[in-house]
Amino acid sequence: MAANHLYLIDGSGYIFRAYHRLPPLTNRHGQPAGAVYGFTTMLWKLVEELNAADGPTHLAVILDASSHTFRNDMYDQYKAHRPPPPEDLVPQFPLIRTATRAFSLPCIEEEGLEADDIIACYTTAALAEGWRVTIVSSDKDLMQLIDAEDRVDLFDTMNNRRLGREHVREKFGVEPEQLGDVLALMGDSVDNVPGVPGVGPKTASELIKTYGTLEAVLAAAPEIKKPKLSQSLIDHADNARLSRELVRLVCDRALPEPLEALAMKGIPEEPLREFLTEQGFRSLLGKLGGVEAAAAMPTRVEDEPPFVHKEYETVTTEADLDRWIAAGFAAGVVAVDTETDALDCISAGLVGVSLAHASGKACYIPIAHGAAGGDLLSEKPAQLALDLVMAKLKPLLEDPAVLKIGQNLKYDLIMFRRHGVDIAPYDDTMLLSYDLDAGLGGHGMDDLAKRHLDHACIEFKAVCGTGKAQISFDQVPLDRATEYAAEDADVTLRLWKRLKPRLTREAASRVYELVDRPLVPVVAEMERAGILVDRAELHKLSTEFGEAIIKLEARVHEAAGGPFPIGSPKQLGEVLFDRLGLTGGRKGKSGVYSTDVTELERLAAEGIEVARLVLDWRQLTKLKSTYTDALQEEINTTTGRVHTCFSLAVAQTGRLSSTDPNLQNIPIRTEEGRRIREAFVAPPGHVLLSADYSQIELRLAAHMADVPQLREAFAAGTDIHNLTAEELFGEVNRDTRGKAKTINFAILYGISSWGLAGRLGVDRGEAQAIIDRYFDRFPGVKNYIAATINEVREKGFVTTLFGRKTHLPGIKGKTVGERQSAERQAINAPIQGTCADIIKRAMVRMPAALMEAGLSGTRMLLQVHDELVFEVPDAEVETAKATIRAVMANAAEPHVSLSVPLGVEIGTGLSWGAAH
DNA sequence: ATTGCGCCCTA
DNA sequence: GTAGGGCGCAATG
Repeated sequence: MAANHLYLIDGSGYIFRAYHRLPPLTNRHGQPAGAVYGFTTMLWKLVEELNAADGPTHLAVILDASSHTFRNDMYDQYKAHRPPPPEDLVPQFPLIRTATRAFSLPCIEEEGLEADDIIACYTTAALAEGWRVTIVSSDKDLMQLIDAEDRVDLFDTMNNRRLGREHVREKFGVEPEQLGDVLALMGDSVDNVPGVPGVGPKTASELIKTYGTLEAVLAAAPEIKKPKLSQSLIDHADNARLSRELVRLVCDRALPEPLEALAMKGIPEEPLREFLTEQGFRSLLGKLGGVEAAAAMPTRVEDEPPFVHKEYETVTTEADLDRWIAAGFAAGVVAVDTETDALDCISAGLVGVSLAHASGKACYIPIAHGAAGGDLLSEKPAQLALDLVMAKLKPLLEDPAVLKIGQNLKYDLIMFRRHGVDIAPYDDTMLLSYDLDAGLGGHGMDDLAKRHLDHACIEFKAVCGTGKAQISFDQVPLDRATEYAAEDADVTLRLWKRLKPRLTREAASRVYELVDRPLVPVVAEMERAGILVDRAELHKLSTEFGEAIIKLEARVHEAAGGPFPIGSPKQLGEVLFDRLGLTGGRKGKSGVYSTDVTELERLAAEGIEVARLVLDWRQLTKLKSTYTDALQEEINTTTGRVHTCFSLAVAQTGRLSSTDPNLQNIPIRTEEGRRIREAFVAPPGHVLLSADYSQIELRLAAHMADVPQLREAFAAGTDIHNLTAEELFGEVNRDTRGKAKTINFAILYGISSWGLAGRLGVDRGEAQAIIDRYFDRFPGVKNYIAATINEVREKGFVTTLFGRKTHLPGIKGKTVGERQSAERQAINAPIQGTCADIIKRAMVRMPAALMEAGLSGTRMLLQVHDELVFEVPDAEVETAKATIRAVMANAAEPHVSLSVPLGVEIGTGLSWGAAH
C-alpha cells in the first residue's frame, strides 16, 4: 500500500493571494467573495484528487488564529508595519472557515501559533510516521520544511506547479536546510523581520553558499572584502540572530488534532450543497448535483423570514452576551444600533445596544434603563453594566474581519467613540440608499423598510409617545424596548442585503467608497469638535436688536394708524393694501397679499415709509429669533461649544445639510448680520481659518460644458464676469458686469427666459435675446444643456463627475411646469453635485494630511458647501494654510482630472467674520 | 400638539 | 431659474 499523503493547506496565505489574483466577485448577498470563491474551487480540485496516485489521503486547512504570537513577545516590531487588509477582503476571512466546514474537512488553528508553525508541526509528525507531505502554499518561509529525502513539497495551485529541493536551489542557491539562515540575513519587510541592512536575497544566498551557516557568516564578517557589507554584518549581528529566531518555524508542539483525524473520507453532499447555494456558486453546484440543479436555482431568492418581534432576545447576562458576540464573529457581518436618552449624540447617554447577525436574529442589550415610566420608587430592571458591555463589544466592533452595518452610522460612531470603541470596518445602509436612489425618496430607516422590505417599523412615538407626555428611551420597559431596538438592527441587516449588491451593478461603488462612506468618521469628528461661540456677544446683540425692534414697532403702528401684529403676513397685507389703500397688492394662492421683500422694496422705492420700516423690522426680528437668541440656547452645557448636526443623506445633489442649529446659513451679507458671524470665535491661542473655493461651480461648468474661453479665463485668472460682459455686451462697466454675473448664475440654475427677465428687470423677449447671444458665444453650454436634458429623459437620472446620481422622476411628470422644473434640476445637479463630491473628497483626505504635516492642533469644524472652517493654533497657521490649500486644490485628483484649476481663498482671524 | 405656509438666512 | 433649514403665524387636529 502506498504511503499516506498529507495535504496541509495554508488558508490564510491562500486567501491573500487569491484576493489579489482574482476579480472582485460578490456572492448573492453582495458580500465580497472573490477570494472565498477561489478557495472553494481550490478545495474542490484537491478533493477530486482523492483517489489519484499522488492525491491526498489526509488533508487539513490551517489558519492563523490570532495576530499575537510568541514572535511578538520576542520582537515587538514583528509584523508591526503590516497595512490592514483591504476592506472587501476582511469579511471573507470567517467565510474560509465556513467553506472548509462545508466540505466536512478539518480546519485547524491554535492560539499563539501562526499557520506556518502549525504546518511545521504536522509536517514533522507526518514525516516521523513515514508519510509524504504536500503543503498547499508558495510561501518561501515554508520551503524550510522541504526535507532531505524530498518527501515534502509545496504545491502552488495558482500556477499548478510543485516546488521541491530543486526549486529552492534554483531560487536561493542553497539547500532547504540553509534557507532559514538566508531568510534571516535578508529579512522581510512585509513581516518586518529586520535582517541585515544592505543584504538582500542575492547577497544573503551568496554569503550562506560561501560560509555555510549564519553563525559562520557572522564570525567571518571582519574578513569580508566589501567594507560596507562587512561593517553592516558586524553592526547588525544581533539583528541577524533575532531574525533567525523569527523565521525559525516551531515544529515541536503537541498537535491540536491527531494525524489520523485528518483522514479524508467522502465529502457528504450536505452541508456542501447548502453552502454553495447560500453563496450562489452555481458552477460548482452544477458539478455537485447535475446541471439541472444549478439551472433551477433562482438568481435572487430572498426567502426572508417574517418579522417576529417576540423572537428578539433581551440580553441581560454575560453568557447571553458572549453567545451573541460569538454569533457576530461567526457571521462576519453584524448590524449594530444604539439607543440613547436624547437626540443629540454629543451629550446623550447610551441606553442600550442592539445587534443582528442574520435576518430575524436580533437582540437588545439594555444598559441604562430605569424603572418603567421613570417611577423612582420601583426598582431598575436587571441589566449588564456599561463598562462590561463596552469591553465585550469592543473586539467585535473593532475586528477587521467583521463588517459592521449601521443605519446612519455617524450617530453610533460618535456614541461608541465616546466610550472608547472605534467601529471599523463598516457599511451604512442610509448612505447605500443615498448613493443608489437619491431623488427617489427619503433614506431614513422607516422609508427604506417600507420601500424595500414592505415592512412598517415600530414608530418611535408608539414607544416613547410625543409632546409633553414623551418619555426618553431609558424609561421604556425592556420587553417593549427590545421589540423596537432589535427590530432596528434586524431591518438594517436586511436592508444591507438588499442594497449592497446593487452598488456595483448600478455603478454607485465609486461615489460610495471614495466619497460618502469614508466621510462618516470625518464629519463625526467635526460634530464632536463643535465651534466656540461668544455667548456674551450674542446676548449683547439680542438686547440691542430687541430695543431697535420695539422702536421700529412703534413707528410702524403709528404709520399704519393703529397696532397690529407685524409678524403676521396676512394682517400686514391687509393693513398695507386694504387699510392704507396702497396699490399693486397681489394675492397668492391662499388668498393673502404678498408682502415679501420684492413687494416691500417696490413700495419703499415709491416712498412708502412704512414699507421700509417693516423691512428693517423683519431683518432685525429674523436675526434675533433665528440667530442671536437661538444660538445661545444651542451652546452645549458640557463642552461650552455649539455642535451642529450634519446630515449626509438629505440633499438631492450630494451636498451636506446642517441642523440643530443650521450653521450653513449664518448671515454675512449685511452689516448687522456679519456681527453674528463675529460671535463665532477661536479659543485663546488659536485663530479661525476659512478656506473657500472661489467660483467653483462656474469653473466646473466651464469644464463640464467644455467652454474654451471660460477655461482659459480661469487658467489665466481673469475676472469671469468681465469676460461674460465683454462677450455679451461688447463693453465692461458696472452695469454690464452685474448683468453678466446674474446670467452666469442663471446658467448654473437652469436658465429660463422668464426667470432671467424677472432678475434683470427686462421683458421676456429681451431676456431670451440675451440667452440666445450667450449660447451663440458659448456653444458648449448650449450643448451641455441639450445633452443633459436628453440624458435625464432617457435614463431618469443625471450624474456627477464622481458618478453620483440624482434621480429626477419629475422629468416624466404630468404638467409642463413639473417637467421644466426637472430639466432645471437636471442642469444644476451635476454641477452642484460635483462641487459637493470635490469638497467631500477634500474633507476625507484632510485629517491624514493635517497629521502628516504635523498639525496636531488644527481641527476642521464646519463645511458650508464651498467653504471649510478650521480652528488653528497660532503656531500652526502658516503650515495649515499651505496644507489645506493643497488638499482642497487637488481634491478631484486622481479620480477626476479637471481642465480648470480650483482656486482656494484662505483667510484667518479671531472670529469667523474676521476670517473672511 | 401637529402641519402648511410665508418669509428669509446661506452657498 | 438650483440646493438647503428655521422662525412665527394660523389653521388643523
